[in-house]
Amino acid sequence: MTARDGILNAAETLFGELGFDAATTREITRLSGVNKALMYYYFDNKNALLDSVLDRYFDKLNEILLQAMERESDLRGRLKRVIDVYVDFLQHNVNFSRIVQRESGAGRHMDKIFDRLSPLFQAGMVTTQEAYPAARRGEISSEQLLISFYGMIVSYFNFGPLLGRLMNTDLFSIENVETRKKHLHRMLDVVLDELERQEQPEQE
Amino acid sequence: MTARDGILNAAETLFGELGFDAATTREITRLSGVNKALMYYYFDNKNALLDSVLDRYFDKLNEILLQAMERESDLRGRLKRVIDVYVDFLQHNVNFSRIVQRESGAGRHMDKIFDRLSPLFQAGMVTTQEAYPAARRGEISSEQLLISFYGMIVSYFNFGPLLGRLMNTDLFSIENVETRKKHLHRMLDVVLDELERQEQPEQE
Amino acid sequence: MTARDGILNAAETLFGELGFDAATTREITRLSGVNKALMYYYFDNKNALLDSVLDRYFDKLNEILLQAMERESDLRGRLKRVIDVYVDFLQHNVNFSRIVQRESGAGRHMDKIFDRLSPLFQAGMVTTQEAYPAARRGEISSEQLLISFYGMIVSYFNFGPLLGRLMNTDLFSIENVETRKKHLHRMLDVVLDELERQEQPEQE
Amino acid sequence: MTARDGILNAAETLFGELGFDAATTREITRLSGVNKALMYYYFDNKNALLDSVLDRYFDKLNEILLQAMERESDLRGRLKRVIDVYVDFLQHNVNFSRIVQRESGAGRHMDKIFDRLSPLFQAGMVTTQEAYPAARRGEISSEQLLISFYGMIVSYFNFGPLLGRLMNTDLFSIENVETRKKHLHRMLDVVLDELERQEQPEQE
DNA sequence: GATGAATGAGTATTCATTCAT
DNA sequence: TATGAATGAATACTCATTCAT
Repeated sequence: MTARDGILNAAETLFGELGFDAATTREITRLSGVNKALMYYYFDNKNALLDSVLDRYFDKLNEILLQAMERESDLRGRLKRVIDVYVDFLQHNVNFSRIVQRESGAGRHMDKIFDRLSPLFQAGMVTTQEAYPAARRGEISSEQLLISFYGMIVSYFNFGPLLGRLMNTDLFSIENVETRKKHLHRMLDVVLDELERQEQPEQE
Repeated sequence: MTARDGILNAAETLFGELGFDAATTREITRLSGVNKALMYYYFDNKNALLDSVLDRYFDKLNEILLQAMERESDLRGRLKRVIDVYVDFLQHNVNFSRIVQRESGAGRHMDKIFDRLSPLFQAGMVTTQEAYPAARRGEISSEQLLISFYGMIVSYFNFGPLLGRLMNTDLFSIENVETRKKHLHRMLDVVLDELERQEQPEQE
Repeated sequence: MTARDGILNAAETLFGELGFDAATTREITRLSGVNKALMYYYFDNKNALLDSVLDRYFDKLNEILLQAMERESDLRGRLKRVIDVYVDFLQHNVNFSRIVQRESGAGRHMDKIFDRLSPLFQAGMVTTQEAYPAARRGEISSEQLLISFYGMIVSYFNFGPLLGRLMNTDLFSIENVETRKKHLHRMLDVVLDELERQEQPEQE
Repeated sequence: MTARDGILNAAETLFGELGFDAATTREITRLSGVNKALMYYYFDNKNALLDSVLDRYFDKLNEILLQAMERESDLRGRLKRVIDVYVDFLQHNVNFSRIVQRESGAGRHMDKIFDRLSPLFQAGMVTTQEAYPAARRGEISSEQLLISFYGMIVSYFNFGPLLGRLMNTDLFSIENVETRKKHLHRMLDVVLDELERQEQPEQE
């Protein structure tokens, strides 16, 4: 592993565990076993470090998510695949969840996240809207649906440690994540069934 | 307003906008127009300040949420009322959302939030379970449902600024929040309908 | 006990245990259970507190030491009595030792101690010189003797905790202090015998 | 001189003159002409600074004292050499005296001094005991003697400024220190003569 | 690429002291 | 006498960043 990657890994870990502000450059270099000045040789400053960390994550996420959205004929299957891929990604990239959760709500780093999340959301919106154009009307608009499913997915991981303690279980375990996936699939089915029912109300 | 309250208000604002770490005691005292040492007269340290801020919020939240859960005969109405109350609370207490979002995922302050959120979650779980005991079986367990609806609610506000920019609208506006509420109600109805259907499938 | 005395006692304790600088007014008032502003009602400032503490101690010490020096005809008995009285005083006023030890060597408070210790030393010097005027000549001058015995006495208490740990015993125990007294008496006898021998060298 | 040594020198001076608590890091860096953060680059904190200052002193002291104790055949000469060496050391390292005096009696730093003084005392005790084993009996035990001579030596310097003012002379001057040495030698002779007399009382 | 030394501005926190009542 | 609230200046210590080599 190169020194540069070591720094990125350390930064990623500490940004996730402590947050950007509490993660000090000192600790990042200590964790990666790299001289402090060398960090500044590779990265302009702490901010640039966060940029790089985010880029690494979003490059991966973009790739797998866009791939999951395309090339699948059946819509339900496509959406479920998106859900699964996202869930898997969050499960295996805990620090990504944490960083996005912390830094996206408000503050200096919102823009960083906005810029990188934006294309994904756009794609998600297009996908949903194309599939169920009628959904724009009524209380189950595609926008609301997107927010809802996004919320259902990320909250599970964002509040995972907390909820896990409350429920006396490890929400990050393989079985629990599988259960969650099934729940999300079921929720999707229930909602889509309802939407389809709405579209042909005269069938009675 | 007392000096003590002024400090709490300033801390609340800055913790919400910048995060606990980026909010400096200097800025807190400057914003509240109070001598730095006086802050330490009222609060042991920055951590204790966060404690007090959280207490103020959770006291309010506890009151209104527990009240919303009680004494309503119809279950659906009760759950919808809980949703509404929570949504209203988050809308009017943006900084609360932000603080919980930032500090609950990991790190030093998780415990603080856990301790205060815990009783609310327990109450929520009891309510859901009592109402639909059958929901324990299958993919729509009451635990999963709780997580899902919690996620649908808080994500709207947590990612509100970000999503709003993406959608070119202000998600915190009255109309948009009303729309969100309706969406959540609808989602609840859809799910509960499904659950009831499950319980009497042979009725045909 | 009056509030004023309570403050003095607390100050004395903390000055002794922690030193003047490390003893904070906060801790002094907390230990004495007195409001901080009240302390400033009784004492101008922290410095004045030290003055009062020293005065209390030196008043006592002056009284008993001057008394021990006077009114005893036999010189050896007088000197031994002075030793005993001083040793007893130090044994029962540990904090006095500590304060004098700390603040007399150098620094802001030297003068305070100088002014109060001065008359005692003068009296001691006069006593010794009158008794053995010949002692001014030779290597056992009265000044050197005074310093030596002063050192033998105070060092026992100043370094008592440290030496006690080294020797695995409690140097402040009654028996050990008695042993020390006997040692000091013996040392005095040995030296005075030698001095008397010097004065009558023609006896051969 | 390196920056590190400059910091140590400044700390040593200020710890000696003002005491550990009154010596501020600010003043230490100002006196050494060094950036405040650089001090923390070399030393973990103010306490570690004191550790290093003490180590420097005790390393020197250990070396010369242990050397003085060894390889001298005649015991009296050996002991006198120890006295001389210690006196010389204290004369030329005034701040050492002061620091030990202040911080050894009680408080947070006692342990630091204990740990470093301990081996020296042990060695001193062994030396005295081996030489005059009979001295264990009677009022002139080797322990008491050690304390007494230690007290006679250090008190001269600890209370030097104070006593000097009282006696209208500079006790740190070369002549006065020489006089003190002679006095201490004489005291040693007087005591050892007495001890030898005790061991062969029946010779008459 | 890599490093030890250096820095200015900042951090949370505490100090002795004073004020109004 | 007594107190709760208030203060300016100082404290030890850390930060992200830069420099010369």
